[in-house]
This record gives sequence, structure tokens and C-alpha cells, in this order.
Amino acid sequence: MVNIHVMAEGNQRKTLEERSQMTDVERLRHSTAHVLATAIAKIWPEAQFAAGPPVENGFYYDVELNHRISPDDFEAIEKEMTIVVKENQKFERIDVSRDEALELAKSGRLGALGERDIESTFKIDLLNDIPEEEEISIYKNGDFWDLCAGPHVPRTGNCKAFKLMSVASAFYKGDANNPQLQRIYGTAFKNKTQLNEYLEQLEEAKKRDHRKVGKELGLFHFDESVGQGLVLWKPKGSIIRNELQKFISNELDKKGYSQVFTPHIGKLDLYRTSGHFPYYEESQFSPIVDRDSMQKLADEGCTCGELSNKLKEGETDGFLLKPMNCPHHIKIFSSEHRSYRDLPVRLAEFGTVYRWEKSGELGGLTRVRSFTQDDAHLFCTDDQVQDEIMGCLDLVKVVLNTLGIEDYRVRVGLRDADSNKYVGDPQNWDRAENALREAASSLEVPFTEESGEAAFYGPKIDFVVKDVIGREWQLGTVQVDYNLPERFDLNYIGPDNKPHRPVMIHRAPFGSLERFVAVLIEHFEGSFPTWLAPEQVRILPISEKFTIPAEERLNELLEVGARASMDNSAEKIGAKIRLAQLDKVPYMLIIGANEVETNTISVRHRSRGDIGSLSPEEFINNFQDEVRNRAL
RNA sequence: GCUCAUGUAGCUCAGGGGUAGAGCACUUCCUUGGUAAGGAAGAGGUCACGGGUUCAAAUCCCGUCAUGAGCUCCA
Repeated sequence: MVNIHVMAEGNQRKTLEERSQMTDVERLRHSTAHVLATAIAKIWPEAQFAAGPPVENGFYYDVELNHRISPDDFEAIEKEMTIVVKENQKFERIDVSRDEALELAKSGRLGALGERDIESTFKIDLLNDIPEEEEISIYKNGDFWDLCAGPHVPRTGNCKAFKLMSVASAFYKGDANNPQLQRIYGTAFKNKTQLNEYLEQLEEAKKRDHRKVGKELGLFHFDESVGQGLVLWKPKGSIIRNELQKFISNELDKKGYSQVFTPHIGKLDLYRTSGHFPYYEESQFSPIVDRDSMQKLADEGCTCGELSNKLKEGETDGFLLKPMNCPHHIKIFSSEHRSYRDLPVRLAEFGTVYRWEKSGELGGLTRVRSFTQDDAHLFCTDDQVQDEIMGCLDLVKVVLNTLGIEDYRVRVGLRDADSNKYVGDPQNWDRAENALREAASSLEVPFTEESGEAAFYGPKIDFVVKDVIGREWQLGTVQVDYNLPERFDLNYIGPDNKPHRPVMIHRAPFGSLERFVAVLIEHFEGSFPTWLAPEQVRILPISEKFTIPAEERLNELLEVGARASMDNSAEKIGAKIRLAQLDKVPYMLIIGANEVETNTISVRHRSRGDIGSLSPEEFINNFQDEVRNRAL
């Protein structure tokens, strides 16, 4: 099961059947892509077009062109598009033979307004990709002819509500070895009203962007001089992170996990054994070579290339910033003689790992170079795999339910039957895949099974959510691993008094705290539930006359562990409320003459507004209940 | 890493070859109030960094770094 979005963005050919299933709006968007191409061909007749499919919220067309299209060009392009729409050209389908199509492409006629003295290079290539048995068709609108299987709307006049969104680069057919094309993204709707609604939605979504909210609320900071993708958690963000850790840690204690601590680095040999080095060298920080070895190499006049080889071949030793926690945990497991009676062993750690992500991939808290996984490794027998997976999913469920996250999808990554790249006994794979499938169905959440999506070492379940701009991010994951126990020669003594190989399960219900916090910020729009809110209560004295009674209330709150503060500024109450609202503080307590006289506090909630007056004891009781229950 | 865009005060942004701008935030003073902005004054910048062109560069050019969108990648 692969969804349409993935199909459209991937570069696999759509089958005719899939094309016939195109929704009305997809058809419209695909047609608008042709209108875009027509406009570009008018302005730059030499443009070479590749593919122009509909995508989730619009369409794009890939074009090769010496002129660098920038957003400044959009106005002119849109103007030409409007003309094409106004001319209300008919989209006309013409079936042609392969030879006819090829001839047209060779005379530059495809993706163009007329014959040219250049070939339609990409169209020729695309033509060659069309299977023998498939019909070949040309679509014409006005003088613009294009190789296209369709379908299209009847006339260009149907494409009246569109907007060009952005320009980016894309490799032809998604292959980095192919030429880089300019990809122009646009969106289109049935009418202007729907288009405007969509654009407004986009604006609304941007307000929730965790990077924006995180800055406004002072949760985290990235500093140029610290480095790309390296998060500085500010005090308020650290509170959220700590609360999440306390929460999960508490759950781990209930579920029979043992929490451990391990260092952030390990010897290269460790990662040679695990296979991370040099197999995943590209995505790791370079090794740290110890001082003496470095000096010795320098004295020998060793070049960087030679050093790299020596490291790979194990002639020179060094340390690696850990890209994963598993090797360390494995060493804890293997540090003792294990009996089957000890299993499962569940080792958990909030483990910080380091990965050398390419600079262009980094962004906000969702993709960073140093992040902390709520990681654990379970060592169990084959018979225990099913139960352990269920236990892991229970934990993920508790986490997501507690935080009210419902908008996620579950992906079961299975092996590709035709491939032999997988390690481990096929029978065990079958069992593990069945166990994962069964576990996933027990979630009562839609899930997709995707073959070929397994890791080479075992099948997995991923929990995937979308961010405000519609990008998908993997959060929690549960993965079965047959590889590392083998590589590290792990064993336990079975009832038969013989050594047996344990199975490992990697799991992280949050994935990484960084990415998870990003998702939470966007989910709550910065208005965190009280138990997570960096500042839970703010006392607002009506005037400075009431500082002393207000301070008493503040101290009572601090006494019971509330994160509370007082706004004692010379502002009027309206201004103080406004500030507290902007800071998204859940509770505002107003103290003035009335409250002092009756020994009450007036409570205002950031979203429920004025709640009325309560006795201080009543408020504290309610507050503590809310925090204890992690109410949403 | 690649393509394009962006980088001006703590934040949001205007400006632009000839003395650096606004709003908010900040500091001080006045005001002491009742559920989303009371008033005044003040302070704050090597215009990301490094080169170049120029009598003169924040402005133009080149490079670097960082940010954003997309592509590729993602154990």
C-alpha cells in the first residue's frame, strides 16, 4: 500500500489504472501544470520540460533553463498563465505511435509552442521509459504540445484559481547523478474561494511553526558559533524536556526497564564490531584520534587520506561520537553471564547521539546533529519477541494518548521478498513480521505495510506525524534486530544448559526528544498542558499596593512545587493579562482589594477566560490534580 | 552536499553609494488601576563575517558562515 502522495512525488511511472483514479482536483492541478509550462514556453522558448505531476497540495513542473527562475519572475509567469486561462484553450488528446512521438520530440515540438532547433531531450528519455504495450498520447492546448498520458480538464479556462508558490531544484528522476532541474511549485483549486481558504490555512499553520513559537516563548536557541544543528535548550525549553523525561522514566519503572547511563563516545573498534564504522561513516562526525597517535602520524608525514585509510583498516585507533546507543547497551548486557531466567533484559537510557546530517537537511528541532533518544534495547528469546513488541507499543500508546496526539500514521516496514540483503533466519523474520503486524493491528489505528522498508537487520514499526508544512517525520520506532546479537556474539544460557542467541529490540517511543518537542510545540501551538508548561501560574497584583498578599500566594504555590511567578510591574491589569496570555501561561491569579478582603483569588485561564474566585486552597487542590493527572 | 532566496537593535521589519530607521521589548520617572496594550524620557547596532570595486560600501561584486524552501539522504 503506497499512497497517492508518495506515488506522485516519487518518480515511478503511474500505471494507467492509477491515472484513471486521479481525483478531480488532481486532474485540475495537472492541467494547471500544463498552463504553467505553456507560460514558461512563451517567455523562454528554449526551456526543456521534464515532468509536471500533481502533488499533495498542488503541482510542480520541472524545467531546465539557463535563466534562473526566481520568485521575482512569478508575476510575469502568472500573467502569461492568466492569458492562457482566459483564452480558454481546449485540452486535446491525440494518440500517436511511438515513432510519431519520437519524431515530434526530436524536432523539439514536445513541451513547446512550436518546432525548435533543439530536441525535447527529457521527453525523448521519458518516451523510452513508456512500456511497449502502453498507448502513447500527446496533449495539446493552443500551440503547446506535450507528451502526456492525461487525463486533463476540458479547457484551460477551468484552471482559474492558481498561484505559484516556490521554486527549488530537483534532480531529474530524483537521481543525484542526473542534471539538476528547476522545479516550480504551484497550487490550484476549483475556485478562488477554495484557493484563498488554502492560503489562509497555510498562514495559520505558519503561526504554529515550532521554530517561530520556540523563539517567541524562549524555549531553545541555535547559535552560529556553536554550530549548525546543535540545540541550546533555554531554561523554559529545558523544563518541557525534563517533564517529558520524568514522565517516560516513570513509565519505564512501571514496565520493568532498567535505566542506565553510558558515555557519549566509544572506541572505533566498538563501532567496527557493530558495523557503524566505516559502513555509515558518511553520516557520522569524523573520528577523534588520540593525541599520541596523531603526533606519531604527523611525524610520519601522514596525509588526511592515509589517516582515513588507517582508521578504516584499524591500524590507527580513535574514538567516535556515538551515532547510536546500542553498542554501549550491548556491552552492558554482555558484561554478565546471562541465563534465560534473566530475560528479557530491558536497558533504557536518554542517550544523546551525534550524526553528521548534510547541511541542507538540517532544520529547526526536527533534523539536528545532536539529539537525545528515549532509547532502550531489549534482549529476549525468540519466544518473547511478540510480548516485548506489544509492551513497546503499549508504551508508545501511553505516550501518545497522554499528549493527545491522534493525527499520526503507523508504518510496518517488512522485508522485500526478492532481496537477499537481510541478515537472520527467514523463519525468525516471518515470526517477527507477524508479531509486528499483529501488534500494529492491536493499536486500532490505520497502518500501512510497506515491503522493502525493513532495516537490513530486522523489521520495524514506525510512528509518523506531519509538521505544520505537511512534511512527515518519524517519531517512535520499534525495531527487531537479528544482526547485532550476531556481530557481538551475544548469548544466554538456555534451559538446556547451552548458549543461545538472544534477539534484540530497539525502541524509542518519542524517537528523539528534540523532534518530539517540535511536534508538541506545533500540536499545542505553544499552549502546553499545565503539567508541561514552563510557567504554570502567574500572579497578577492589581497594583503595587497588593504586592505583599500576592507574594504570600506566590510562596504557597512555590511551596507545592508549582512553577509560578509574579508580575509586579507598574502596568495596569489589562497589560499584565495580555503579557501572560502571550506567554501562554495556563493560570493567571488576580489579587486586589476584593481578594484580600475575602481571602480569595480571582482565577483566569489562558483559554477558558475568567473562571471566578476560589479560595487559595481550592485552587491549589485543583491545580495539583490537573498536574498529577497530566490533564490536557 | 546541490539549486534558489534571505541575513539591518533582544524580537518583527522598513531603508539603501555620502552622519543608521520604526514598532514591540528593555531602563528610569510619572501613573496605582479589575480581566488582551496608561503616559513621558532614555539607552541600545562594526547593517552576519572576510575580501574586492570606489574619493566614499550597510548598500555594488566575490567568497565564507548561518537561516528558509525544495532535491538527494536518513542505521
